[in-house]
Amino acid sequence: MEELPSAKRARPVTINDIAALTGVAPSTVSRALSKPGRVNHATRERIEAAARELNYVPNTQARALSSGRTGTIAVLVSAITNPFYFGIIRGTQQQLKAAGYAQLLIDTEDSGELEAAMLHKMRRSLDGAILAASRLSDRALAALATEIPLVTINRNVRGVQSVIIDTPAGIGQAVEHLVSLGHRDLIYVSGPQSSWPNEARWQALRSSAARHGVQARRAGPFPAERPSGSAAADAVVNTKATACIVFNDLLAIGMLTRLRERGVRVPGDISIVGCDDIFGADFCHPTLTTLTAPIEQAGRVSVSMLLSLLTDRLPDQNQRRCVVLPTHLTVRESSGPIA
Amino acid sequence: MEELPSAKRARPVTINDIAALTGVAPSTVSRALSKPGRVNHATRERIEAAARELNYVPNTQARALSSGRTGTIAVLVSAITNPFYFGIIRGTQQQLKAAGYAQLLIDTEDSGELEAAMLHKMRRSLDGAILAASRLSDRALAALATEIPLVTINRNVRGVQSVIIDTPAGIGQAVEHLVSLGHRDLIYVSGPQSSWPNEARWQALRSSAARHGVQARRAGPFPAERPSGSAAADAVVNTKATACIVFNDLLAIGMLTRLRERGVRVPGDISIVGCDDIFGADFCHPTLTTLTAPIEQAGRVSVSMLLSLLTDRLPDQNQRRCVVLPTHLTVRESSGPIA
DNA sequence: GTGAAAGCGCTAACAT
DNA sequence: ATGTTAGCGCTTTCAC
Repeated sequence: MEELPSAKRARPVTINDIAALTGVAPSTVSRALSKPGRVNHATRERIEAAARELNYVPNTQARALSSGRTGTIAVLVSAITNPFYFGIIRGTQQQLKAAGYAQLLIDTEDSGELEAAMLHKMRRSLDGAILAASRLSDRALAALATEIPLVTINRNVRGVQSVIIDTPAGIGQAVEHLVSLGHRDLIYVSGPQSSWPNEARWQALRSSAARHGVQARRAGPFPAERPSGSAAADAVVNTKATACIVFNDLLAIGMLTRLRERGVRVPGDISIVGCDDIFGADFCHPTLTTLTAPIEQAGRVSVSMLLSLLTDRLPDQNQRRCVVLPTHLTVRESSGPIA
Repeated sequence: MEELPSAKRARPVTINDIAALTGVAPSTVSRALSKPGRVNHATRERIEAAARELNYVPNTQARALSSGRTGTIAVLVSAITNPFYFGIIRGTQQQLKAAGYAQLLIDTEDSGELEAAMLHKMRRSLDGAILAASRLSDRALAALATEIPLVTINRNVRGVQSVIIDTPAGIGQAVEHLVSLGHRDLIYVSGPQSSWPNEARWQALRSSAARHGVQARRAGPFPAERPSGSAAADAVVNTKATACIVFNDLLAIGMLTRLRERGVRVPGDISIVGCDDIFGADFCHPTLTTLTAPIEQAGRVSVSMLLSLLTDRLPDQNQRRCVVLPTHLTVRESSGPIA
């Protein structure tokens, strides 16, 4: 057909070519290349030499078809533009590459249906998946986990391995910080209701406030996006409260912008504390006091868990692991003493 | 509908199951599902109904093995943590999903070798690739383009389709802006030398400055990362210049932080103009005057080009397309009149 | 329009 | 330790 004179685009090299060249059976080549040790050292050397000489590149599709293992892991995030996921993506990418896996990035657009559909559709071409912000119900998640190896981040469901960033514990630190600055009325600026951490953070704030004998109220819910910060800011101003803890930094940064527009001073009039410590929290204006989360580490750990799940093939479903990662308060300019 | 408890992890449904159920040959099922129109309307309906009933999910590996098409496209970025790529990733993701492709995200860690190695290794499991920041030589790129369909972003090489964000043209606007504010000595804060746009931006600045009869000098090169902003800021201060244009916003934001630490006023003492208008440019302090680039659009366009390349199978290598996307200056707080 | 048959490249039992 | 033999699930000639 397209036999170019230079013989470009030639038929790709296969293990059969290597077998022919070295005089062994294709299966031996396969073994030598994929499970060294189960083959004579000398022949293995020859095979590897031949492979190098022919510039052999294994066909992952064929390998996947017969072995069932695809060598790719999906990472699902709810909105790729949320800088929170940078850290996750970076962490998973690192570990996956080190382990020889490819990373398939999927944006679920904050939709549980899309999430489930994608996972179901791709389940045969994945070795596993990491759900960085699942919007699925507990039931749906547990069901999916039987179809495909799963690790969730910030989502605690029976029967599903998970990495939890313990922001709720950090909330305690934040409350203490604010109370010691004289604040007696704390607002929680709520994120999406479908978000599991959102609820956990609010509960943590409430019980922590109760312990300190201060008032805790709630505003929202708001989408966890910067533009929603305007509405959130206005809502908080209406409450007359002097301090708030915001679902995440993205929303908090949006609030900062709006408050500045309105001439509300931060922290003079209102103190603001965010969650996560994302890219931007340290250079926005004023810089943001926030709960620093080990995001990248969460990504790395989630991959480790998933990989060990793949190799160990633990038959016991109940042998579920849940790793909890601590957070800590990073005080910057957006929080201060009550006026 | 849902699988029975006993029938967990059952053998996945294949076209053979559908064939058996509908009483046609597997090949007919294959045709009906992948190229409708080449099959009788009635039988096709039956097949589709059966597929739905059995909850059939095609095996992409097997499909890829026999057809050669994998349905996945790689997007290579030089550093996943650079917010510039958010837009790219988002843009490509959108279009790819719409076209039914999966997106494989690869971080090349700013290394040309890694980039080439990855592409070579995965070339059989990809239908094509988008290089958002290639560090490869022109020769290497042209060579790779014969192995696998390629579209580059911000990289102009013969024989390779590309999307160019015309920041150099925008540089002209930035220079006019600065000159009209009274600046007569402009510094270009250089990014990585291996970056193609870096050179293009410097040349644009130089010729534009010449046209206006003002001085143009160069500082750096610096890695395009926020921490490098400190060194860059110090270097610029040393030049005694009153204004600079910075390779990208990430570096510019880093400079802002350092200048603030040092008590250098922006724009009072130095005006700063960035490039790209990334996440953060509008809420850093002071907010950053920058060349706004249609990043997400670049991602979308690159996918369109790649897909048409795949379908059209243009036999003429010379029929290369290069789409140029305009940029514009967005004036914010970091640039002002000379003191 | 549909069926039969031959692989795609590799791995995984079984033999030896 | 190595060779033999079947497939994995699908697409794709080539007949009919």
